[in-house]
Amino acid sequence: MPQLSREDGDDLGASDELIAFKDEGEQEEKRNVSAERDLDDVKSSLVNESETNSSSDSEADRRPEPRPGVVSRGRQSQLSEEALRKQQRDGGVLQPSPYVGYPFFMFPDLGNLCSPYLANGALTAGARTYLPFQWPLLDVPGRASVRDTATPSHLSSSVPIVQHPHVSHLHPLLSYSPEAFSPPRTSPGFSPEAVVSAAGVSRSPHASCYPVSPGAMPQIPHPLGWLLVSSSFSPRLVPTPQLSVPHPAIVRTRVKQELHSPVSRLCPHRKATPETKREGDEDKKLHIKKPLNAFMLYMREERPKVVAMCKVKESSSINQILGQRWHSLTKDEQAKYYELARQERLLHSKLYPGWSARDNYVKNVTMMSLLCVCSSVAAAAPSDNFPPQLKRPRVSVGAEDPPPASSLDSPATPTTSLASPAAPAPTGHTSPYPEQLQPLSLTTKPQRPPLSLNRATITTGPSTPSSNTASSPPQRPPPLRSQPFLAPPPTSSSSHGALTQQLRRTNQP
DNA sequence: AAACCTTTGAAGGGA
DNA sequence: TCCCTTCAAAGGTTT
Repeated sequence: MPQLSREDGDDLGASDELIAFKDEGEQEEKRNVSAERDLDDVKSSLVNESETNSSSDSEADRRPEPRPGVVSRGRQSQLSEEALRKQQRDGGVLQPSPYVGYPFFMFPDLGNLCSPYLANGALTAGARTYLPFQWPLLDVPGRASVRDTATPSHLSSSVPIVQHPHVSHLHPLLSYSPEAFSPPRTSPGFSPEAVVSAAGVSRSPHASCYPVSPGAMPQIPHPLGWLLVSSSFSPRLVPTPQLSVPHPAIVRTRVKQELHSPVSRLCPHRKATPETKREGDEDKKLHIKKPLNAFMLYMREERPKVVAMCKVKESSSINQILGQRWHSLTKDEQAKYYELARQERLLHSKLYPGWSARDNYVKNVTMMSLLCVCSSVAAAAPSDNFPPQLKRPRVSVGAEDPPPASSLDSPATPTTSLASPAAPAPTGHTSPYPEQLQPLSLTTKPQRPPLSLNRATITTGPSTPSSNTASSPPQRPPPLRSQPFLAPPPTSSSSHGALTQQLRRTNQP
């Protein structure tokens, strides 16, 4: 099995290197250009199809698809270099990002003062950010770093900052970091043309290294480029693709490695220099987190009090107490947090018009789709193509046994997700937003038994015995208005969504 | 080192 | 419409 034989067994699939990702100017062997474009075509088509399959219709509507269709893809390899560049300029890497510049939310009237939004809340074309995460990487004159131009010089600090009635609660929102999101207008010497000239090539060597809005994803090399550019993945090049498709277990392992690596094979041309490490840090900042809901805002405010009162630091225990206290709140008290959460969502939607909570794991969905494609091919391949130890793959990614390759054909049950790891927030900064954006990570959610011991040890009230069977999920009792610290019946995390929705219908605050 | 645990609410997708 | 899944925060615990 030549495709699985690696000199360094640890670097599985490493030989499927990404020559196509090299700068075109560095292409020394002319004879490879055509082949690489073919590979790009295959890769692009696969990415496109994957994106199409994994993206919702609403997302497709929301994010115009600038890529040429499948029909034109086959002709791309025949386009001249100039035509390719033009194509990329028109709808490629430089497609405006939906991420909006940070400073705008600081002003009292988003609609009148320097607002990048149209009346309907849409972002004006001129206010859209041209991949701000590219800036520190591009040698644009007058822009030494993101930090230098994060705050517009013409927007002095004397401009009044929003004074929210619950400033303390909205403090997280006021901490949207300018380091990660900078408006294009803040850079005097900046223009899209400058980016084009600075990038020099149709595909910026760095642009692909950063998470971008899904609308721009089709223009960047796919995170699974190391897989898709596999020299034999294209049936045009090798008539027996099943012989070179990595095993699903290998794919999963590689996906995890890629997502955890600050300098990963997503950008194979990048060396592990301090600069690229810095870029990796900036990469982590570009993960837009979900706005906090009412309970999260409540937890953030009440956690220190509970910790001080109960002398317990374990968050799982604290959260149980907070959950009970949450239900003990009056509707008016809860309404305060619901209103705060509503404003958080509103502000978040204005800051990131194109953002969707789905974006935080859509990359994983995409990869799972690709994994399914690979698994389909792998399943069709003779089992002898895999080494004995991989015939029944076991991956340390999750606690569950990975399903057989054939079962991976169904993309409806992805077992992994993109989640932000529970890294502690930097001291003194409580914002969940860009300044402490966590790196993307591939996590699994294996079902584990609840910590009944913890629940028993922390609850001060009588526990409600109930059976947690799959056939009859426990009914959450009505809010314990006058029974603080009364332990609710155990609920599994998988069913809490249904329970909360049921509660929402009956007990909407 | 990284995932897990634990809570509620919001959002999105599938049936 | 309903149900299910995921992710937000937090930090100790577990793997």
